[in-house]
Amino acid sequence: MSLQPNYFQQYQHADMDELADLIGELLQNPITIEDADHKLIAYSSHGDSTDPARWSTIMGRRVPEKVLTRLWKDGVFQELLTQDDPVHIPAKDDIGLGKRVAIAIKRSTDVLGYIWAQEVNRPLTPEDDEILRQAAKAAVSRLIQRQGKRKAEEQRRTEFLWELLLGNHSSEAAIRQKADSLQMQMPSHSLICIVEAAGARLDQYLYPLLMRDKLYWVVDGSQIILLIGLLDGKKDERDVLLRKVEQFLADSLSKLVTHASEGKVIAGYGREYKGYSQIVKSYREALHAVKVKKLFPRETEGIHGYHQLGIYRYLLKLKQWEEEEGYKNERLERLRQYDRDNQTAMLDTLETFLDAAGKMNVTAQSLHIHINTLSYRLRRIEEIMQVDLENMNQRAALYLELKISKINQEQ
Amino acid sequence: MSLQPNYFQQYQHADMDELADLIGELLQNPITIEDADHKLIAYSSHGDSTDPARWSTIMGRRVPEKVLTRLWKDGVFQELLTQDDPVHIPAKDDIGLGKRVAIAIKRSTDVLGYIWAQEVNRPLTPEDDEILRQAAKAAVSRLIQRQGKRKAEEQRRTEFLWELLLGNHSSEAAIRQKADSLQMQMPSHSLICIVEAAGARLDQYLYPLLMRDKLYWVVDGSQIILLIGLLDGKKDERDVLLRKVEQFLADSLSKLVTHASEGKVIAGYGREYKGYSQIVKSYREALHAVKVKKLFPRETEGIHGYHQLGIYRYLLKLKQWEEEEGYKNERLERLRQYDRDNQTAMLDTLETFLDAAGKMNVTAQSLHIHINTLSYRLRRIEEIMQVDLENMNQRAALYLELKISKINQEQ
DNA sequence: AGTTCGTTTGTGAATATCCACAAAGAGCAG
DNA sequence: CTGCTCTTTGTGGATATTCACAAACGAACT
Repeated sequence: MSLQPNYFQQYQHADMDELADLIGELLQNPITIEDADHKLIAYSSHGDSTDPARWSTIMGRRVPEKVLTRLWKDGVFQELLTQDDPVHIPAKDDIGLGKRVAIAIKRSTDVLGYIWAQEVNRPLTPEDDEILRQAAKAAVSRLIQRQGKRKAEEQRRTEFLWELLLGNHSSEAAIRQKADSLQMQMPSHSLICIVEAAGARLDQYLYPLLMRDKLYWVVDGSQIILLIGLLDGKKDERDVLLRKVEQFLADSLSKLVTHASEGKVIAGYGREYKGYSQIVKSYREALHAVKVKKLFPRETEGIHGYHQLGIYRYLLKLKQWEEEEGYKNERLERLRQYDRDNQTAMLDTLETFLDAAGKMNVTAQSLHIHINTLSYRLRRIEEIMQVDLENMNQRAALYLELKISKINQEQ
Repeated sequence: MSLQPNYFQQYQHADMDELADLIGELLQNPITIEDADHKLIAYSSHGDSTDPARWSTIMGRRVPEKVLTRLWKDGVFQELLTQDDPVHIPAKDDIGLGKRVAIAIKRSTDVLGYIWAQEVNRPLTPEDDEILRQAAKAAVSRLIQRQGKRKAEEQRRTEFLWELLLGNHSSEAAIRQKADSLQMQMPSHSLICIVEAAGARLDQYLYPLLMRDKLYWVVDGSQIILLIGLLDGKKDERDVLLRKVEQFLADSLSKLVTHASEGKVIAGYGREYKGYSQIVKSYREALHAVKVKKLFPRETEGIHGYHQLGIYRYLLKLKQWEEEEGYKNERLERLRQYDRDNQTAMLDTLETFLDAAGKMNVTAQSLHIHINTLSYRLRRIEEIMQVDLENMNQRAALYLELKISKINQEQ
């Protein structure tokens, strides 16, 4: 290692464009340098032959979304993020991407940018890999400076979003002013969406989606908190926004469940509000939704919106009230005692029956029992608990009580 | 009037027994004087022939329950309470009661006691009625003195009961001591029951029942608040107590609905508790039950116990919470708007359907519509509200929301 | 007047529910 | 072992539910 020449010693303080040119000369191939957001920083100038992907990148001063999405999908970025060595990427003709080699520019695990080397004039060898490794190191200090300003602005944007989320703000006008000064385009109608995945680098995995939908977000531990709104004041805005959120969640969850295999992926979002000062409400609702979804994963499967929670919206509050009042549910306890005494599964039967909205055959099939067995058990349950399952009041009350009682039992 | 002799002038300060004897001599018939609780105060001594009712009264120092119940049932007491003249009562052989005349001893409208004159030796004439009127007047001052002590004790008992109801007490031991000093036999397990009937003299109408079940009670406006417990520590106490309350309510409500025709009769009771310090809880629950029954008379028909309220137990709390959170139910509002726009009755259809626990034919019959009409309406409701009525979570949530929304609308 | 839309009612067939009754197995006490 | 209770599963017939499809009606609009 130490015997190899140090190609970039004299370029420590050089311009990024000069660095790109130097790498291009050494590798005899076109070079592109991007920042972490895939914005173009520099590119080698005397490569006359190139591919549509590079051409679009230079013209748009950013890597096209289509290319990014594809590279995320194919796991290229995942490789770049996790390893320090160059990654050799085969040609992907359908998106106009020729064969190339890429390396991430990192400070420890922080990705500052990427260097891309196309393979058009000659194939790239393992020696070229070493050149790229050194080039990535040489680029670090320049990128840090460059990132400095961006980071500061990022920091101020994050702080601003937290202010919105926590409600630490003075007035609507002040918020609007601050958003303008940060060059943030705030939607008039918006809601908060939370995606939580233990152990996953959420913002990295979701980056293409976040970019696609032009969202503002904050990462908080294992949660990413998103501000979702519509910029252009459309008609029938409400349904459009809800569809946008559901679309985003469908995309992001399908992406995350494959990546974050460990632990579960949970998402929830609050209701849509008009003013900026209401964002705190939407955030609280989103948090509530996530909390409830953790407590009732099966029951709330497929539900993400606070407005869709149904009775689960009430349960925590009711639970708290029952504890304050010291209310003990004797009927449920009697059924539990019966189950313990007789090794039966009446409670489970009851819950399945209630979950099935009182449909006999659905319940029986779900429990893998004969429908007459179910009928018998329900008659016994009515006797034991002294309830009338045909009565909607009693049935609904039982349903609520049952779900409330499950809160602290971790199933 | 002024020409008639004043028979009892010299007896103003005489003994009650002497008064009874004098009346007996004047009417030539056996006389009995009772206080407002039908306890024996005095009786004429030289009446040799009498009937089983009078005999039992003297032997037991109180009018037998059987006789009282019958006289209340036949409206005799109602007459006595409302008028100042003697009431002529025909013989009621089945309870051993011979023909007699009675008059209430009153100070203004306060009943202090009764004078009973049997008709065995000779029939009683209108002149005898005047004698009884004067006798009743003469008895007032003596009875007031006699009632003085009783009233004071009554007062202290009432205060004690209010302390229990409102929780203004120090310790269980202190309560027990105070109860002993008031010669009140306190049940170990008890609950609070409230009967409310606007405009009715509750304690008077219910008196025989209160006596029969040996209850303690307090009258508060149009409510009578009862402490119901079991004195002897029986096995399976809980069900026994509940049966006792339900029996009492069945008896008293059937009695009251005939009397208090104006306004509705409402009754509610709290759960059973062990310690005296828990009575306040039972009282609050009883109040809650009464409050809810006023808001949902149809839905809670036949329900009196707090433990039977089902979802209605939660509704006020949930309503309060929704108001705090500023939660607006858009779905219900959409349906209401639809009903207004199209002159339809979707909301009513939905409520009936939910109340019928999702039974199609019950709902259709209740609404007097064809079952396919119902089916069509439900499909439309699902479209308009964007809900899935087959989903128990959504159905229960809708049920709750619907009932909550009715709270302030006075139907 | 004709058209369209939302609504009501009807028919028919597949499926589900409800109810009574019966047979069989498991567990348990005498 | 026998009898007993609790539980499960089965059969069959009366009712209910679900769905597709069609006819009829009224209100609003052109």
